[in-house]
This record gives sequence, C-alpha cells and structure tokens, in this order.
Amino acid sequence: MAYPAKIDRKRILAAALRLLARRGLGGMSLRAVATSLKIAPNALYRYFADHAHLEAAVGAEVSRMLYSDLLKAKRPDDAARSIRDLAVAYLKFARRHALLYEALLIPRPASGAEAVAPEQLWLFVVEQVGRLTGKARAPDAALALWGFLHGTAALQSAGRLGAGKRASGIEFGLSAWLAAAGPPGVAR
Amino acid sequence: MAYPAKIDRKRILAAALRLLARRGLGGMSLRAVATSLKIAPNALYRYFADHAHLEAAVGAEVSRMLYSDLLKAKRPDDAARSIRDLAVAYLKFARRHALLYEALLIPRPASGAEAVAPEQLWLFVVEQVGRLTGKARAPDAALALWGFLHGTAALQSAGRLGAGKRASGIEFGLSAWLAAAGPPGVAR
DNA sequence: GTCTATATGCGGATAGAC
DNA sequence: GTCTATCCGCATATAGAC
Repeated sequence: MAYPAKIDRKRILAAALRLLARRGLGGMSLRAVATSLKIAPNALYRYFADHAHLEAAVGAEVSRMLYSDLLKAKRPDDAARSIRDLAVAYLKFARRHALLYEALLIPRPASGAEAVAPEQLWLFVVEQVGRLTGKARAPDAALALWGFLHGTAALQSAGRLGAGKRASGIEFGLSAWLAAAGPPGVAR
Repeated sequence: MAYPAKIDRKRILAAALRLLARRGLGGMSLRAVATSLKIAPNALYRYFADHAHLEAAVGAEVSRMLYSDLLKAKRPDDAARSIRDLAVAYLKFARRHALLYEALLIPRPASGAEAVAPEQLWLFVVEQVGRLTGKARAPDAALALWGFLHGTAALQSAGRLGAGKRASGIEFGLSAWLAAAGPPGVAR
C-alpha cells in the first residue's frame, strides 16, 4: 500500500552493512535485512536481482571503506613511511571490522559497476608502492604486499597468531618487503 | 537393524573429505555425509558430538595432508631452496585442493586431540625456517612467511590475481622474505 | 549402533493482489 | 513499490523403537 518508496538502494546497503558488522556474512540474509528495515523480504528484489548481487554490492562498499581508511595513511613526503602506515591501517581495519573485512573478497556477479571500487583500491596501492619501487616493479611488489597483509589479517582473525607474536611477525614481513622494494642499499 | 558397525570414524572422515573436496564446506552437511555413506543422518552423532566437531576433525585432516605435502619439499642440503620448494608446495596444494584448503583455518572446539595436527604443521615450518634464520628469529620469520603464503593462496582462490601477475608477485615476496631471512650479505 | 519419524528452524525465491 | 501468502529446500538435533 504505497507509492512513495519507503526505502532505496542506499538504505538497503546501509542496513545490510550494519547486519554484516554485527552478525557476519551468514547473518546478512534477505529476511534479516528486510526485517531490520521493517519491510517485506521480497521488496528487496526490486533493488537487487538476488542475494548474490546484494552481497557483491556490500563487498564493494567494504572496499570503499577500506580505501577511505588507507587514503588517510598516505604521506606526500616519505614513501616508505607511507607504506608502513598503510600496512598498519590495513591490519587495523581488518582487526576492528573483522566481520566486514570478510566480505572484501566476495566474488562478484560480473556487474561492471560493482567492480570499480575494488579496482580503485588496487590502483591506489599500486600507486603508493610505485613511489618506492618504480612503475615496472610496482604490480609485483603490490601483489606481494597485499598477499602478506591479507594473509596476516586472516591469520589474526582466525586466532592463529599466538599472543606475543603479533607485532613482531608483522614487523619481520614488513621490513623484508621494504628492503626489497627500496633501492638496494637503502636501509629501513 | 545392525550390531556390526557399518561405519567408523575413519570412513566418516573419508566421506566428509570427499564431499568437502567436491562441494566445499557448505556441501559437507551431516545429511550429505550420511547419504554418501548410505546411513541415517543421526547415526553420525555416535561418532561426532555435533557438526562443528566434524568440521574440526576435517580441518585437522587437511592439516595433515598439507603437512605431508610440505614434508616432501624438505631438502637436507639447501635450506633456502627448501623454503622455496615449501612455498611452491604450499601454494600448489591451495590451488589444486582449493575447497579442502578453505577448511584449514577452521576454528576448533578446543578438543586437545584435534589441535595436534595444526601444531605439528606449524612446528615443522618454524623448524625449516630456523635453518635459515636461527632459532631466535624463526617464529617471527615463519609467521611472516605463513601470512604471505596464506594471503597469496586466498587471493588466488578469490580470483584476484590477474592472469599474468601470478608467478611474478609470488617471486617478489619470496625473494624479499629470503633476503631478510638469510644472513645479511647473502644473495638470492 | 542404526533405524524411522519428527520437531523446529532457517533460507531464497515466486505468484498475484492492491 | 510493497504487500500477504506460499512453495520448496536446506539444515541441526532429538525421541524412541529394535
């Protein structure tokens, strides 16, 4: 009984994000999202083709949030320092928003619009890395860095990092990467 | 209608592994496992307290399989080469048994027996790493290596590694790690 | 030790009215 | 554009017979 829309894509996404943050991916069912918006479950189909599309959109949103956090870590002056801060920001995001982070790598249903957010995040990292390595080596170096960061985030989320090991293991990996990324002979 | 047991823990685990490999974690329901063994679903409760315990046991089994693969990569003579081969074996396992690999980091219901397999795997890696770094730095170095490997495996499984980037990104990370792990001044 | 039967709950998705 | 109602399938887990 309504023409003036009670909801829109943005509100749905916001509700889904809230649920994701509190209950995890499994708790983000269409029913739960609809309930939290006080609408009928099938009303959501006007905005998302199916559950997978909603998940993909949420994943893209998480990409944007992470990107926004990483952007703040950027430093115009010191490239190496910039990478260090970026790494810290990445791991902090994964730790503080563990349930959101899980949605970062969700496979997406090919929709062109959703693919832009992850791509933007990736390009930003490559750009930052490139300041240190030069353009040629940037993609490889960025991939290695991303792998390390994601893996560390996953291990920490799975509780596989013994209490004390946390910082020191990260430090080892990070300085190893920086040593390889910087011009030979430059310390850090 | 039966006293002579039609099944045992081992057969259940084998059936669960088969299902996990073909359908993924979500397809490894008690019903599916029971069906594949031609028994009633609730018969499984004689062997596993609940679904989580079955999952944990399967996760431990995957640990053992991976451990067995890594063991073959060990080389008595060349420590650095040993690590390289270990890394390759790790990523190959994750790629060829992607659905099994997902179960590796499953949180376990605290049962002491299940915890031994992951622990054994971890100790082996630390030991191999220690040959290169010495005992003191081994845990940190191993953690960094594991993080890198797991992250790379996850990215590759999520299809986030552009076609060509595969090998080269891994190479960058691996040599960075090796340079940091080896005594300063040793090339590789 | 395995069975049949069942309680109870979740989920995605669709049909058709207004 | 949202509704009610419903189909259909999945799941974990339990009760009680043999």
